[in-house]
Amino acid sequence: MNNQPAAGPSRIGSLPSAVSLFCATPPDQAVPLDRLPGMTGSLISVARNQTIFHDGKATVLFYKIVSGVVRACKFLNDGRRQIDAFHQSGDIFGLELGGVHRFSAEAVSGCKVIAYRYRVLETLIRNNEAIAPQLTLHAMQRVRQAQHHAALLARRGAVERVAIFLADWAAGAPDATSVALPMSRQDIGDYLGLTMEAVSRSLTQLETGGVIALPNARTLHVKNRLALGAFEI
Amino acid sequence: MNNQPAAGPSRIGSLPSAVSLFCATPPDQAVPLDRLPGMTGSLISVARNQTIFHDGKATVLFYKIVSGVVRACKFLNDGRRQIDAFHQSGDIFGLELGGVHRFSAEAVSGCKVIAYRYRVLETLIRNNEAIAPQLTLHAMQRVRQAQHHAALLARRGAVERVAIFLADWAAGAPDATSVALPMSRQDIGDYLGLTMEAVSRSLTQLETGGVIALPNARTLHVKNRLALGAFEI
DNA sequence: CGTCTCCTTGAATTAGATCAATATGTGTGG
DNA sequence: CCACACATATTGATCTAATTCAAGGAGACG
Repeated sequence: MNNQPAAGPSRIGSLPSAVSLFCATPPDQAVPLDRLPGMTGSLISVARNQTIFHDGKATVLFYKIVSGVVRACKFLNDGRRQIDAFHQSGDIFGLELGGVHRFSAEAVSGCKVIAYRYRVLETLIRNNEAIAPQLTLHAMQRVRQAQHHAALLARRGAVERVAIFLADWAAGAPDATSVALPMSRQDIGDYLGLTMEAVSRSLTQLETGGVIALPNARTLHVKNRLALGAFEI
Repeated sequence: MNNQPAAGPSRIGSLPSAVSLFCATPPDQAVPLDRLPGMTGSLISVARNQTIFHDGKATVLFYKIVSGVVRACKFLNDGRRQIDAFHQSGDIFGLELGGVHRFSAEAVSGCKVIAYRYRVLETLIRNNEAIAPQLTLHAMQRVRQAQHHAALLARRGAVERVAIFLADWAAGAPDATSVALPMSRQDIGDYLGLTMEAVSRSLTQLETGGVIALPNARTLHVKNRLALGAFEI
């Protein structure tokens, strides 16, 4: 989905410019960061629950997911864990401002990721490649996602939160009716600001209501897309 | 604070590039968007509670605050209001992806804002001015703010939320000990995902605990900065 | 088959919401 | 300047939803 070839010459100057960022139709035809000349990275396999980088560490590498799911999380001083986002195939993560990571990145499932050096990106920018518009696009998309997350957490009931999470997750899956849930109930809870018990109860409630089915704990069937989406923001 | 002159020639090509975005020290020396040649806007006065633009409307103008406070908010179908951010002097707001505003902007207090046309920005980008790095910076800063907001809302008690909000707000004020609170308790509640009663009770609790003083409802004195900051993320 | 991890369900507790009353403050007109 | 009305804030009492604590169930894997 993220891999459509950039129609046209690989010459950067002729890319769709950042102008289109602010127009009605977002530029899906933007060349992904890793398709730019000079932008090469190394493929890395990451085992389930392995940490890719730690909160607070200097930003040397950023990543693009080839397969698997990664959680961006933060540990509060009292031990609570806060999950900021689940990243999927095609997503870039670890690209942050100010030289220091503000989240830990951990593999939810076994993952393959490509690691890129910040220095290469900096060189590209310095050489005036038209990469900045794509960085802006990337950042603005993350703004939207973070705002969505904040809106999800404010003044919504447990069932509502879980329903919105499931709808969002299903929307990002290839087969929207049968969806894998690679993350644990605890993960979902830490993302939604709920205990895993509350997540479990909400799932049961949605299942009882005929909105979803859970053939097993990690597989979701969306039975009533409309009812699920009704919770949406 | 946002108005230090760009040391050096006004020629754009010699600006600190986006490279520095990803370095340890964020580029405070970046030229503000409105200092770029060709980037002129019109000064507008906005009365208290007046709407500057509505959620869902096409993006024609974006704004920079000269004075006053603006809230970015959203109304849910059930009437609940969600405040995404309070913007202050120097902040840019209304610059969004995809041609449509995703929040309403309303004046919390009487405001003066400068309105800029999206079209001017697009022209600047098309003419290859080095504006893209600044857009990226702007967007990445908003990412951080939105992530902070989400973290604030997840699994934190009412007092904790209010304390973090106050600490954040005081940090952005010129005199950090005596701070004006231009927004209502309801505004704070809609930002923190709490009822205004819960906000009021939390404030009382913080005052009783000697952490803050409230000489009147809209004035905050930070008595114990450390205790207030202890709630911080 | 047993063990381990993850998930679900139950019962008790608590924090915040809701409903309701009172208080503070601000501006207006007498 | 005072009295009144209106908006905003605080406080109180009850109720509800989610947490916490605790037990039992379902798979995965050696």
